[in-house]
Amino acid sequence: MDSKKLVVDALLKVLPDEITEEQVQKLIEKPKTSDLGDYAFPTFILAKSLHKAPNMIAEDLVGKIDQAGFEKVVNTGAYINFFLDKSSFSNDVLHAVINDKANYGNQDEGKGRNVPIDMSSPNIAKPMSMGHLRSTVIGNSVAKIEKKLNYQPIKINHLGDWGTQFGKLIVGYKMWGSEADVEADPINNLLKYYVRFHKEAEDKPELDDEARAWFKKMEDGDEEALKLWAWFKDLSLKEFNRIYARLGVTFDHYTGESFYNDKMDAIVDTLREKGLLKESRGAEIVDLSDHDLSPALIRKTDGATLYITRDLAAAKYRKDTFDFVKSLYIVGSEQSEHFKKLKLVLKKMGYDWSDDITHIEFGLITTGGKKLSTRKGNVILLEGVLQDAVDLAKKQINEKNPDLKNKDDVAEAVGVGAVVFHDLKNERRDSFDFNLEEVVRFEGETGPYVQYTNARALSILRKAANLDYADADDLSLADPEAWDTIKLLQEFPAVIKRAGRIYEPSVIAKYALKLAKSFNQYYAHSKILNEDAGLNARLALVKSVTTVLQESLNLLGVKAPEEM
RNA sequence: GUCACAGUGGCUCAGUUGGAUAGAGCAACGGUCUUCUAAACCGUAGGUCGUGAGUUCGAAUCUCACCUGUGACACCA
Repeated sequence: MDSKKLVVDALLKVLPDEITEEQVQKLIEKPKTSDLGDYAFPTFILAKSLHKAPNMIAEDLVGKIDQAGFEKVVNTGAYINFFLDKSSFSNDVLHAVINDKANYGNQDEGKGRNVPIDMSSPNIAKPMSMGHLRSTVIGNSVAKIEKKLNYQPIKINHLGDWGTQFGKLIVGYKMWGSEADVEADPINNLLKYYVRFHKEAEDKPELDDEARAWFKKMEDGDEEALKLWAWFKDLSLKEFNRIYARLGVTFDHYTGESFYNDKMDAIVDTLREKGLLKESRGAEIVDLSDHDLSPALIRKTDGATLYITRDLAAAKYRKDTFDFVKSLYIVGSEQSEHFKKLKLVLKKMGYDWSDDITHIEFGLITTGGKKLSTRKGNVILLEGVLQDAVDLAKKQINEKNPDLKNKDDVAEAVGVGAVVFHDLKNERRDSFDFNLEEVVRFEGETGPYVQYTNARALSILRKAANLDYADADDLSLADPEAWDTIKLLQEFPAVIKRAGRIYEPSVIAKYALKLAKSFNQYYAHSKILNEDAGLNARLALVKSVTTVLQESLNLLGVKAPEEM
């Protein structure tokens, strides 16, 4: 079913010998619109060697090309345009999707090998903000894409459950908090202490010293400090899990930073043995000036560890435990230097697998052009956004489809889907300013648009439930109205590959929008349930579109309600 | 200051490996529900692709310089 090969072969027969198959492969392009054919070959590069104008060359070659197997081959100016045979092409594509179902587009690139994915990683005792949404949904989608390529993703929630921040929290709690307040509304009250701490520490720097001291106690195993810490953590996880459930995200491990607490000495020892550790200004560092980077701080002046120390331990642990082929980190791009350092230090330690680590970075969400900061108290709470979106979806359902069953479930799927899709539809590196109206929009290039397209298509299939189009031998569909949709269906496997190669869920989101739009155009102009010779093929097309739309949404972590 | 990333219609963004008149969505204006869900479809209007050079038959795409924005730059993560 390799239609491009058909074109390449036809060209090779008539092109001068010095042009290789590889060159032809590279030169062939897909025209922007179907009226210029399905493949095109530009003849400019032949002009010099043949001493002829490109459009003359194109005209010449068209005369020589064997047109068998094509609908037609023509030239437009300097281009040779190939039009595929719609009947056989559609027959092949539709059979492939109907047979493979949700497995359509699966690949075996990963051969079942392990790929740990460091994702979500919210900080204990802080509410989940829109910022955490990004790491969570990108990670979730990347994991699904990896799985489709037959890697074995291992989703790790690298909780921010260790560090000086807990010293601050303990200080704040002891000064202004009470057990009753925390139990009543854990995250919000803990957040209050944290924000107040930062405010007061501006005038009273001794508070920072106190906080550092408490964290040092945690590292030294102090009972009171650890008891408070465990309590904060437990309460936080309960709230996080409620949100993860709404997003449909699960994890294989919740090994946060604290998990590596007892693995830190080994890493520091190794660094020392390899002569990488140096003392500088009272702290222990790995010098990276040979790479124009500031040093990696391994131990603070007071002996406590830092972010990178824990990440070194985590990287090593993951290699030892999972024997990964690649190890992914879904973390904001503001930390790109951290990962550069992390990989470098591992490399200096002699670990070649440092090269298999990839930082999958994403852009910042800002509000009013400013970075979200828990410390300063300007956060956009994820749960609030989800609820706003779901409420709006419910309102729309009541207006547009008041008789719908299980309205609440559908509203949840549509509202949450809109938020998740919005986050994934643009390149992950792009930063965007938060705008509620835009995030919960249901029209145009949105998640609900894709969901709605799928729901309408399913509605047609319900009306044709008594027909066995799926078993029909002939699924050829020469209808030009359906052509773009059929070609898009055929592209799906290549889309998966590309999304996987560059770790970009947006590639799939964009594809889903394109497919939905193309199908909506077809739907608006053609009557599908007509009793004529093309009925089986049309129904197979509708069925294939629902299969691929649903799988696309699934890969993005968005639900596909059957009715809405 | 150094490094990284970005700059495409009023707004938000597409644009594999350079290719045919730069595409969508929102917002604006106009049209389409007695027929498979109008969260849809069709049309109109709107762009010197940050600026200036260079490479090329051909540049939004590659190179260089500059401008603007954002982020990172040792005891936070």
